[in-house]
Amino acid sequence: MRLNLNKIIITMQALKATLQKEGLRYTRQRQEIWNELRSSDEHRDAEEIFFTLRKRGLNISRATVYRTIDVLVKNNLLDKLDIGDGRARFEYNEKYFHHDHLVCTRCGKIFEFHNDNIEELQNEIAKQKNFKILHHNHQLFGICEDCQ
Amino acid sequence: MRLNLNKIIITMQALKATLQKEGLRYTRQRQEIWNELRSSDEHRDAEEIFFTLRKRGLNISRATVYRTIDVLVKNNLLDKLDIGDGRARFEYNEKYFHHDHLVCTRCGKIFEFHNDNIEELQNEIAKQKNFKILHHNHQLFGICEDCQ
DNA sequence: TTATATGCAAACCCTTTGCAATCCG
DNA sequence: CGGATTGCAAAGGGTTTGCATATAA
Repeated sequence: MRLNLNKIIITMQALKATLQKEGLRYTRQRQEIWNELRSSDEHRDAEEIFFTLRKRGLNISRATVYRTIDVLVKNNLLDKLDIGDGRARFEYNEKYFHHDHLVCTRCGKIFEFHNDNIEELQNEIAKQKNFKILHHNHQLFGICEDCQ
Repeated sequence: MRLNLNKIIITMQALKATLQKEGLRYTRQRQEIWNELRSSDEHRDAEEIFFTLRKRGLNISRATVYRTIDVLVKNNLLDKLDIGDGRARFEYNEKYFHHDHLVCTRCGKIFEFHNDNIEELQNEIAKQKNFKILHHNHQLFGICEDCQ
């Protein structure tokens, strides 16, 4: 209980701190979007966040959702995920648990994976080409266990 | 010289064979789109193919370019590449030279890489989760040597 | 001949933008 | 108060679709 509460307080301050750093105001909408994005481990898209908050009675627009998410991604509070269906997904960036994704092309489910060896090999590749990696995309597409 | 000619003939037959398999007709437009896509190693987008063929005097539409590319991708004559800027790139699939990409976020240049260890690790990850890989995306984003 | 393929324009989907009204500090 | 933020609706950009016409087989 206490731990969860702490976590919430900490992440709320992460938002406040980020907004301050960017010279932006702490508004009801930004707060609610950030809370909503952190409320589940799912890979959410903008439309879904918009509708969820709307249904909950909050006065909010798609524009604000997109604008806020943009700030959050740029400041690494959020990871942006592109699975190639033309709709971006977002997930809370836990920072110390980077992961990549397996995407089932039949049911659309998204699974996570992490492999230190791959991360290391990526760094080597970049070093060889004198390329400075900022971030990466790594998705394996296929059929999940349930769908086979 | 003879080798290039052979290569052209072989790949033209690959197109014919694929169309036949799919019960589709061998048309001037499909032939030209396929030729154009194979004419360079660049990572081309649909609009560019459309304009190139138009400028060359061919009567062609965007719709046909998209419809044809679709068939080619589905039949693995072409690889589709999503670098997250909302515009799909396509490249001739040489089949025996699979590779992934480094994308410079400053100048937009795309570099290729291939690493057997990573490929192998991917297979292991999939096997562990009992996931059947069909294809994958792997892009490293960052700043290239020239842009640093 | 006749069903498939095409070009065109309109529709689509997700995302971004301009602007007047609203709100935070 | 005064500029930043918002909601709305319209615009954008890439891609897809409906339909009448053109064309391969």
